[in-house]
Amino acid sequence: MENFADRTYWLVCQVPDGRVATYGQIATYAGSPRAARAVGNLMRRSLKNDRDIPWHRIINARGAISSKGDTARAELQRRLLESEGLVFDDSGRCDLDQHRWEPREIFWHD
DNA sequence: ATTGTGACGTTGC
DNA sequence: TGCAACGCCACAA
Repeated sequence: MENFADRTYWLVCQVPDGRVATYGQIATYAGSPRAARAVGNLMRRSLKNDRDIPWHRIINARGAISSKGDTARAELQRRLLESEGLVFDDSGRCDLDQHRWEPREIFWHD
């Protein structure tokens, strides 16, 4: 838990089935409100690093899936989310107000 | 150790 | 709705 990356991975693992969180949310809770893009990078790398984290539950602030250039993964992400019960509208967005995950009791206690 | 660059975003105009 | 600027992290050189 000493660096941003570890906190990010830990937070992502706290997101349960059927819920989603935004890059900005994770960045904020990890201690860097402006590091949303860095979270995106970590998610990408998490696949390559064989991390056991629900990377697919992290989407952008609009409730849509961001997969710059990687359509295959975008479709996989959407399938995974739909298999967990999420519904995407015609514009490829889901209802964040209804599915957004909110941490309840998170204490860092160093 | 220092610097430069890119990235699955977010915000404001 | 669309676009540009911004800022932060990780990695490569």
